Amino acid sequence: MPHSSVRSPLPSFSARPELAKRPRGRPRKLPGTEAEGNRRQELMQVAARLFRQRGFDAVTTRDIAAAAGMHSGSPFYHFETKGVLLFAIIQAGMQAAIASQEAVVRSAPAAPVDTLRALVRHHYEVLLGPDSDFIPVMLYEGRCLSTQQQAAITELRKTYEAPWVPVLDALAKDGALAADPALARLMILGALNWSVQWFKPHGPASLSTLTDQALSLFLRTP
Amino acid sequence: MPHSSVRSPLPSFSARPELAKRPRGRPRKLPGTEAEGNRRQELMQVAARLFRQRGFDAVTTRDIAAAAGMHSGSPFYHFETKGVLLFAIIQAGMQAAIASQEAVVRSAPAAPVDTLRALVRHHYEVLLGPDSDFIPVMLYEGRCLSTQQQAAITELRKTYEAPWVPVLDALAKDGALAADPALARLMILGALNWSVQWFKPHGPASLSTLTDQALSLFLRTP
DNA sequence: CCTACCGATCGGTAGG
DNA sequence: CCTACCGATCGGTAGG
Repeated sequence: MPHSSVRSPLPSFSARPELAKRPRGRPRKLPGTEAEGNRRQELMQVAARLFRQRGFDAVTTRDIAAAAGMHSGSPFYHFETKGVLLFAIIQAGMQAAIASQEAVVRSAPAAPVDTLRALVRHHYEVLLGPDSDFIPVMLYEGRCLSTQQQAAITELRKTYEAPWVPVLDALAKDGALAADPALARLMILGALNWSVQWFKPHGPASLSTLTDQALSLFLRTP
Repeated sequence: MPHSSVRSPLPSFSARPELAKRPRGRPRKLPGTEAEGNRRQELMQVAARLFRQRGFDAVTTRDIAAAAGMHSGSPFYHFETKGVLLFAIIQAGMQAAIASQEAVVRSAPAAPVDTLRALVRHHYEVLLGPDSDFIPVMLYEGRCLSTQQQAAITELRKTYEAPWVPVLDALAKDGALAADPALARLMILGALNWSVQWFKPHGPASLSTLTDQALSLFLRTP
């Protein structure tokens, strides 16, 4: 499945009706199919780590191949270009973050303060949690994407930030947030996003501490 | 003066005692000296703008030469390597920012709130003001420096941030700042530094507005 | 996914 | 600061 535009790790047979009609006789496991999905994920993960550490332009496709245990030309079997690999990483990162944020918001208490706390905590998780390199790559390497790719990511970012808007509006109305909600959103997300630059996983501050401190810095709660 | 480690745009004759002793007979203007200082500054400015826009690795020395109206090999007459040029930009940016911040703090009212306001306003100026690309380059391209260069810049950053420490400590003691001062400093500077990512000079918000909004977001003033 | 390879580009240099 | 150039590297490809 080289260069497939299908997002799923497994090929979608329903896209080929004549095959979908054939309930048996099809090999249970197409040769290489599972492995290809795994290798694709693996490439995205090792590439994301390298991109985060050194920057997109400073990482060569040979670096990525070596880190994945492949030879130099092999990444191009899975991704047409280096830029497509970057886009796949960022897109997958945003889609996963949107989904997990949705789940977090759904299960959070209804009070705006609690929702904001859940959003901040989740955002820290996505930025600083173990094996979460995709969003930092988006934040700091997104400009290496083409204009059209950037436009697509901008849409995903809007979706991601959408739940923050009503929460901050409500807090501003309550008097708990003492700034224009739109500017406050940019400033708060900036404060959080910047943590990528200085946070050390084995340092003194936990993600819970960061969340508590951020909330008490930004909000006035009685 | 190719590749001189002297920071001043004019060569320091006092470093060559036998020349310093010769009050006349020395040509008023060494051939090319002034022009060299100007060209060096010019290179730093056009390079900084390009580095900020596209990132260090994505800008070629040919791009820089062309933007400065030179031919491809000429930047190397002024800077040994591309990396040295980046370092010169970041170092000069930090030194200038430290100096101007010092002046701002000295002339600010003594109350901690007012000092913080002056620091925030100055920081926005340095990040978003016209022709100030050097600090954004430090923030977002600093990792392209060598380890030793990074260590030197880290020292300058400590010097830059030093005036923030007692101010935030005092505000925390007053109850105007409701978070650990060290974490608050990282979060506040993060909120400001992130503005580089979204601020539009001709947009609705002025630097004064940003400063006011930031202060009222972070502080509880009676 | 490997092998062997290409064309383009890039940082940097020698000599003037 | 220009001219002419080099060696290395890099993204990407053809064919298997």
